[in-house]
Amino acid sequence: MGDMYAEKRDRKLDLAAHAAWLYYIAGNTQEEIAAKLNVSRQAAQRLVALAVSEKLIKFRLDHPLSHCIALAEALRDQFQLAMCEVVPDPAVGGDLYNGLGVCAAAYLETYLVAKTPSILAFSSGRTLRAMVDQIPSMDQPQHKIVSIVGNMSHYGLAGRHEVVMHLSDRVGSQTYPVPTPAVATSVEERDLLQTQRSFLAVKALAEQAKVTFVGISHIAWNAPLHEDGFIDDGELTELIELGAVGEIAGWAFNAQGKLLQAGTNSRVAGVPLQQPAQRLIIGVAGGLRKTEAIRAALHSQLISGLITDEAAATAILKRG
Amino acid sequence: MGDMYAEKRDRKLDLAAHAAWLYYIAGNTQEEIAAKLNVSRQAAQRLVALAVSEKLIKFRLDHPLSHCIALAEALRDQFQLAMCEVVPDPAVGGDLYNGLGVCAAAYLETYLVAKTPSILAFSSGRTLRAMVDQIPSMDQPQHKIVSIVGNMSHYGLAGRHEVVMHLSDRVGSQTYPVPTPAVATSVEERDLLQTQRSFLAVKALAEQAKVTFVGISHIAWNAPLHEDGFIDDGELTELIELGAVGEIAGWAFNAQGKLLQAGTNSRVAGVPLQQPAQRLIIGVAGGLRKTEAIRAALHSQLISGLITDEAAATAILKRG
DNA sequence: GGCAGGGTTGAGCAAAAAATCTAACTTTGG
DNA sequence: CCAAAGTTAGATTTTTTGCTCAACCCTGCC
Repeated sequence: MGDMYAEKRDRKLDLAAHAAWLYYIAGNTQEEIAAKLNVSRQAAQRLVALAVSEKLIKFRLDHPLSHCIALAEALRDQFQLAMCEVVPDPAVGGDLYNGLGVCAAAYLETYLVAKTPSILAFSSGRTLRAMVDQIPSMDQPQHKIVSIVGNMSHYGLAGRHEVVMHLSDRVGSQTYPVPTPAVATSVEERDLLQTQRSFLAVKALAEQAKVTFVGISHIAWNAPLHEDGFIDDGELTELIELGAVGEIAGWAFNAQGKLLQAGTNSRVAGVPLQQPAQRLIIGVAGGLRKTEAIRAALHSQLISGLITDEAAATAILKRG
Repeated sequence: MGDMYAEKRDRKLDLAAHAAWLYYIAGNTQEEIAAKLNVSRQAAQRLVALAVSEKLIKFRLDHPLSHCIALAEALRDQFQLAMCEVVPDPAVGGDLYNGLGVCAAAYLETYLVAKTPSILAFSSGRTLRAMVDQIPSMDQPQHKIVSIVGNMSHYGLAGRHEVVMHLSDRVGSQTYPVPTPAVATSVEERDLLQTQRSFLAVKALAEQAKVTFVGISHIAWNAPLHEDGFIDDGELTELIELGAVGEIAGWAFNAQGKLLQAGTNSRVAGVPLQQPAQRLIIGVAGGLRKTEAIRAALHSQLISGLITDEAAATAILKRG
């Protein structure tokens, strides 16, 4: 008689399957199901719930982005992000920056099109530049666009991947650039720059920004910070020796995501980063090379949002 | 610029896919989805609905009975049945009557276990007998069990597949058999039998029955009606010539399901069938041989419920 | 046979989702 | 360039769903 129970349970599962069929496939309401299977309404409810919990009914998302969505949600959960988007890997030979740029631009646009004035802050870099390049012309003078990072190299050149001026060209908002080197030559110079009235104004604005978009770079001999001349060979060597794996807006951090207290960090001329991030700071970065840097930034909550690509997302999740 | 629209639509579908993922796979509420995708709550609702209507999200029922459930619902829709159940094909060498019997018994039991007195009516036959054999003993004297068909052959023998007495043995209800031949030898005899007080009582009860279970047989040289001696060779020949394809409770009908006005039908000694059925009349029958008969009965609404097997259900639906 | 405990059931209620209605916007034809 | 029609987004109402709680029933145990 032991299988009396098993049989009863099977009967119930059959009924649950039927209820789930009617609910999800035939689109009946629970009341209709109750009538058809003649049980009470809440019995029908329980049957549907049972079918779901017993995995009798399976949901399958049939969409090219389904994998990316799953990755994004996994990242969001794991690192308690306010937002996360994962773009698909580019077609072979395709441009990664393009995909990230389109996605980040779509997100940025939701802020730009709003009629209520917002303060939007940005660091610089190739990825953010790709984002700005995707923004169509529009007339939104009500916003304030703020840079959180100096954009001149040691040699006084404007950085190649300037962001805020290009963005303001397109949207016509007021712009607050930081006309200083990213990294000052000395602590004294940095202190001097940071007492300038214009810098203080920018800093105050940046600290009220509704959203801040930042690039995330890795630190190595092919690091953008070095390639673009913001730091020299010696400074880079020092950062590497201090254990830096990544950098956001010029601020270097180690594998744990902890901001270094030495090296160029004592001379960065931009708006300081808060750790953990107190407001919406969206990191935009992708590519396997940056995996370590992104992971570190996520772990230590330097960023509270992330737009990345499938490859990096997969790699980040693989080792948590 | 023609693909502006396509692109916009794609963006929306991506978002819909994301919303559907969050809703069905991650189990978020629409409000949570709205927050995560930052759209309004009802926009999230629309996105989920869009994903469903665009078939981005697929539901798959992973259960042995899923095919049967789909068949049952298709039959129910097509013939406006009050209920329909389809049992799986038996394993090779398995017994069809057993599967049908178990399923029909489970359904009948829901009536038997009720505490409020019901009138339940039955025809006879091998399939219904298999059903009754599955009913466990119980004590439910409040019900009335009524036969709608005479159960003696021409020769005075009790039919082999007697139903109501066996059922009443098990459930202890009051029983109202029809102690006459299924088919009288003449119209006069039929008329005489039908004026008996006992028959009139049975008829009155049967017409109030909460549910009536009937078998459905085919008409051919291996027809049960003939094999069991209820009609003789000549009568069978006549029925076949009149176009009979099936029979319910002794009443023969043609391929359109129309009850014949001639042949043995003028001498059937049971309770008349109403066409279309005015109350819940559940046909219990399966097997490919009976396909034609079941289809006819469904078409002309001789029955308002059906319990059948996968093979017959598939065959019936194939030609509507 | 009675009683304790686990598990089910159904009613009512709160939350969620769908439908309906309204306003704004976009596109198209004049 | 304007106006009208159609479309879309948001507010409100209605329906549906999920959940809690008390009652119940069945089972197993004494």
